Amino acid sequence: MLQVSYIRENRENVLERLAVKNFKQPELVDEIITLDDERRKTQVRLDDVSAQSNSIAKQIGDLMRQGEKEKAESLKAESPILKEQVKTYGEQLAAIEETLQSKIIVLPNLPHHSVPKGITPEENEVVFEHGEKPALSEKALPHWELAAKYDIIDFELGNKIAGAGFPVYKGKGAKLQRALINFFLDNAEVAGYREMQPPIVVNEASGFGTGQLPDKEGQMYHVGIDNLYLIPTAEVPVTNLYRDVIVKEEELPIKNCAYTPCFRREAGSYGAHVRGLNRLHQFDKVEIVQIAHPDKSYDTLESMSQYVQSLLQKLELPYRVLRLCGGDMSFASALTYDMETWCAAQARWLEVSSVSNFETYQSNRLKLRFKSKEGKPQLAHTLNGSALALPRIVATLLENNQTEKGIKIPAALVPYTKFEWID
RNA sequence: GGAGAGAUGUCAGAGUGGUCGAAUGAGCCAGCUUGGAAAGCUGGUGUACUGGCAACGGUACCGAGGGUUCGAAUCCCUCUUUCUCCGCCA
Repeated sequence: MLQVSYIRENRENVLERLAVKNFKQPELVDEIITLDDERRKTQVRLDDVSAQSNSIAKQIGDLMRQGEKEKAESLKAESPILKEQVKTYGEQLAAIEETLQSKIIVLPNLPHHSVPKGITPEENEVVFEHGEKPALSEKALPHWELAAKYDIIDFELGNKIAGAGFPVYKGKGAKLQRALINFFLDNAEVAGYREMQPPIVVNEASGFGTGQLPDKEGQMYHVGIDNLYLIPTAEVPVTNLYRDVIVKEEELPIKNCAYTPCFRREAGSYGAHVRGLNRLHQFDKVEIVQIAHPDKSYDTLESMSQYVQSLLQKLELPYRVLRLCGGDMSFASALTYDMETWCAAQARWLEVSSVSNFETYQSNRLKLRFKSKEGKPQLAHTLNGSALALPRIVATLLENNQTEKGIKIPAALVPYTKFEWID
C-alpha cells in the first residue's frame, strides 16, 4: 500500500511510475488526493467539537465538586448538540477513510527506476545466464514420464486421494524432496538466515498484510469453518511475524527463512504447459525473507539474488536471471528478479525462484517500522525470495540428468539423498 | 467442548465514574559524580492522526468492536485471546 503523503508530494512521479507498471486507472491518484483533503478537513472539525465536548465535561466535573449543581445542570444542556456533531463528523470521517482505503489498496507498488517498460513476459530483461544447456539424446523423456518410469512421483495416486496437482512422492522421489529441503535450509543457515517454522494457515489480517487479500482471494484455499487461509508461500506467515512491530534500527537487517508446503488454487491454469511438476496445487518451498533498512534494501536484493544463484550453481543447473518488466511484475513488488532453469527435455525455461524488494509497500500495510535512538518510527523495507521452490528443480534435475543408467544426483546433494542414482 | 479468572505503557504492576495518557518500581537514554566503572542523584523516556514556519497546541488509543453517561481504563453487551480446572486427544 502506497503512503498517501508520498502520493500527495510526488503526484507526477507516481503517475509516471504507475504507467511503467501498466496501471489502468491513473485517475485514482487524484481521487485519492481529493479524498485525503476531505479527510483532513473532517478530522479537524471532529477534533474541534471533541475538544469542546471534553472541555464542557471537565467544567461540569469541577462545578459538581464545588457543589454548584445548578450551573452544572445548565452546562449539561449544551452537551447534546456537541454530542450529535461528534457523532456526525465521526461517521463522516469513518466513511471517508473507508473510501480512501478502498481506493488506495487498488494502487500497485511503484516500480524501481531500473524496471523495464513492458507488458508481456517476453519483455522481461535477461540480465545473466549461466551454465550449459545439456544435449540430450533423442530418446530423452519429459520428467512426468521419468517419474513414472522410475516410480518416484505418482500423479494418479495423488489425484485419487486429493485431486489433480497433488502428487504423491514415492521412495527415492520422497527422499529427494526431503534432501532438497534440508539442503536448502542448511545453505540458508550458513548465509545467515534464522530458520522458522510458521503455521501454514493464516488469518485474514495476515493475508492483507502481505497483499494476498483482498485482491488475490481466489488463489488461496480457504478453510471456511475457521476463516483461515492455507498459505500460498511462507512469505505470508514469516513476513507477518513483524506485523504491528517496531524494531530497533540496529537489529536490521532481519533475516529469516522457512520451509513450508505451499498451496495454490491456480484457478484457470490448465493444459499441456502445466503438466507434471510444472504447476501444482501443493508444493514445497524454502523461502528467505529479509527486513531491511530503506537505504540498503537494494544491496540486500542483490545479495539475495546472488544467494539463490549460488544454490542453482551447486545443483549444476543451467539458469538465467530476468529482471521483470513492469507489466509482468507482481502487484506489490518494486523490483523482481526471476530465476529460471533450463529444463532440457521440455526445452523450456522454468521459473524456480522470484526475488523481490517490496520497499515499504508491505510494511505500510503491516505497520512494520524501525526506530533509531533519536528518530521517529519509519517504515522498513521487506524483501523475499524462493530459495528454492522444489517441483521445478526436481523437474529440471530429472530431465537434465537423465542417462541410460538412470538419473544422476548432483554431487552437492548426495550427502543429503545418500544415493547417487535414481534407477 | 463445559466452568471460572484475567487482558493496562518496553517489562512488572496500581488504578472500580471526573483531579488518568495513566501511580509506583524496573529497564532504557542524557546529565551530574568518578582516573574509569558501579552505586547514588537529576531530568527524560508510547503510537497515530491533525493545526502551526516554528515555539507550541488539539484529537484518539488501557485486547477489539458496540452501548450507557455531561464525562469511561473503570459500568453493560458482543467478540478475540491467555491462564486454571474438567472432558477429549497426537
